[in-house]
Amino acid sequence: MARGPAKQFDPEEALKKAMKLFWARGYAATGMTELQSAMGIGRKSLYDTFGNKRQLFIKALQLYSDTFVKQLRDDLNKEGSALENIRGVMRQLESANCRAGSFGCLFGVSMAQFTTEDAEMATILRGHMKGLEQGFYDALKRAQDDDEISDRVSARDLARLFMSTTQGLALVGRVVETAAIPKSIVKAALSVLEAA
Amino acid sequence: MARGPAKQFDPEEALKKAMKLFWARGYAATGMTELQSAMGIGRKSLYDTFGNKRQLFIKALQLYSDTFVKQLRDDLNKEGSALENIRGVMRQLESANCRAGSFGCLFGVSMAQFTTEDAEMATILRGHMKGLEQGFYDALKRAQDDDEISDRVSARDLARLFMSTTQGLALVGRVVETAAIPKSIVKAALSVLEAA
DNA sequence: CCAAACATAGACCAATCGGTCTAGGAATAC
DNA sequence: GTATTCCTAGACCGATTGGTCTATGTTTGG
Repeated sequence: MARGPAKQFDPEEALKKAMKLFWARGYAATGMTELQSAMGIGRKSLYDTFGNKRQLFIKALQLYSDTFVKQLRDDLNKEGSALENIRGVMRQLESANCRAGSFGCLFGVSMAQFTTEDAEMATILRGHMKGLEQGFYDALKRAQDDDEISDRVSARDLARLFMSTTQGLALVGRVVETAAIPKSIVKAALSVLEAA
Repeated sequence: MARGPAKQFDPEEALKKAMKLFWARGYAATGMTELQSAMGIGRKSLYDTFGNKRQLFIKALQLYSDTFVKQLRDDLNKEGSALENIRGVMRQLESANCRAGSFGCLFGVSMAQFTTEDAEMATILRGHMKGLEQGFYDALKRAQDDDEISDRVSARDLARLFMSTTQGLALVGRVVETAAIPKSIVKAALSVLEAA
């Protein structure tokens, strides 16, 4: 059996390029021709490697989710003060979302384009949200156990608020022109954790 | 000058139908043919009355923003306890966004599809956000003046958090399958207002 | 009553969509 | 060396896109 030459492109690199385009433009508004030239590969290679547009998009979502959630959880679970970790993550999110040309969160963008009717997509999106929520929950729980924050409000509720704020912030950041608004949002969200 | 017969359809009614379709599917994914049949009018009438797809969308956005922001501000500015008004609005938002088949907020959906690069669209979206923020701000300020809530956190910051939460909630609600998550989010957001 | 001005339905258009397929180059197995 | 297998480039496909235009009323002014 003769095996032909190896792929001339790095699939993961190409997927990353596709992800960025989807991120900026959304699913429906991104054309295959556009994707192809951004990825720098041939049409056939694209379909052979990634299936079709939808599957390509799903793979891009998964790549994004994996890297993003992993990063978030690592940051939140760093040793030291859990509360400080949460603060750090939110500040980082704030600055990421008020840079001009910020695209927000690919998942936010995606949630806006699919609904529960699309069962497969909804499952993926829910999984991501669950991942974010859990990341925040673990850190919040630890902060409560260490008496850094009050347990007046349940860690679960707080985790969901932070998850939602993540999405809201990303959305608002796509459109807003000043850094003041993301700053305010993060400041107010962090104030929930203050005081006992 | 002979004036022809009157329109056989109500433009505002047709616009409302278009709005709902955009809301559910997003801008790029909604086709003119689809819009036409949903609006129940002829192709020529559509273009004569609304210009083109983009203008139709902008008019739909404006209709949505006007009704939604007005409703919100009315609810928030009702006489009586400002704090209770805020609570009421958030609870209403919560139940609206955990109904199955919830489409979230048209503006959230729109923010996800356009960015600052599209200056005209960004201006419209910003205007809506500003409207929401101001509605919350007025109520929060009044609640602070009446000593219903602490002024430890500035009313401006809180207003922006609530505005963002509105968007996040709507987005999450599009995808989520249980009422528990929207409930948590609202509960945690309202907890910011508790205690002095 | 007739012509001008409005409306309607839907045929039609070029361009683009997502997706397929063919032609041919390059590396491997024998 | 030759056959086989993988790759890439890009021509090509029917369907659909946003948008226009024609044919045909229908109401109104003079």
